[in-house]
Amino acid sequence: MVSAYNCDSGCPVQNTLQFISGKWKSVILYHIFKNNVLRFSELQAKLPYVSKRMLAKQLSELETDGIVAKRVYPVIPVKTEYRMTTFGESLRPVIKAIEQWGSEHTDEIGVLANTQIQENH
Amino acid sequence: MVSAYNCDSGCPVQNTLQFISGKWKSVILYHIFKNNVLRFSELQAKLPYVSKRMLAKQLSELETDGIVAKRVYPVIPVKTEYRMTTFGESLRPVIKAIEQWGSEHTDEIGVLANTQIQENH
DNA sequence: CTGAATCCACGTCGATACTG
DNA sequence: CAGTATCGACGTGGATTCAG
Repeated sequence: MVSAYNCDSGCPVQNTLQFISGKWKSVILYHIFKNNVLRFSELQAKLPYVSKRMLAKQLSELETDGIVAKRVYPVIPVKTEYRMTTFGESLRPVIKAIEQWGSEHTDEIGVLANTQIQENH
Repeated sequence: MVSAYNCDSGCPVQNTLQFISGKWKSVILYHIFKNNVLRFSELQAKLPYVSKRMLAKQLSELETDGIVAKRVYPVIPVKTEYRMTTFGESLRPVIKAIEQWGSEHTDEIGVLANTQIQENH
């Protein structure tokens, strides 16, 4: 399985999603954009609801996709840093747009929170 | 289960994702934005890789989230149309940013396509 | 034509324990 | 500290069938 199924789907939107979909990727990128550099534990602190397993996996995918760069310091205990690559930097406008919409519409969020959609078995 | 777990997560990016994550939602929105109005079958044609079941489900979620509006014509056979609501319209810049990145980076896509990441059991 | 319902194989993800 | 390995419960989504 390729990390993000990277291939030209013919649809520009789909092409972008191949990189930033994945449950928490956009949020991770958002935080790295905001802080430039983040350690693994710092990301964990900023995303308390994301399990360590998931965080590691998403970061690893972002890394093999060339979006973030991991820098490991061979000290004890180990210290790692994550930052955007040049390629990853190009995603800033996308994350920015997502962030902006989110902050402009906090009031509209939650008003529909009672609608129920189940997929019962 | 709420359709998109709509609630203020405190993170603007996360708030947006609650609406447009979901495997195919962004692509669906992209096509509706581009065509203003689309029938169910037209969306199916534009998204051949999405099963009818999934398309219906994603559309239903977008509808209960107040992003798209469904209009049903009581003719036989039934005819339905999907279009953006005013609320949904506000997402246009977000989809636009995603689309733009995708079309600007078609060349960078696929070059890493051989990296393998497995989650074997 | 537009869905909803059912079945079922498969993937995903949290919890836990372990390594360097 | 920063991951990886394993397990097990759960969710997801395709195929198919049914209905208005």
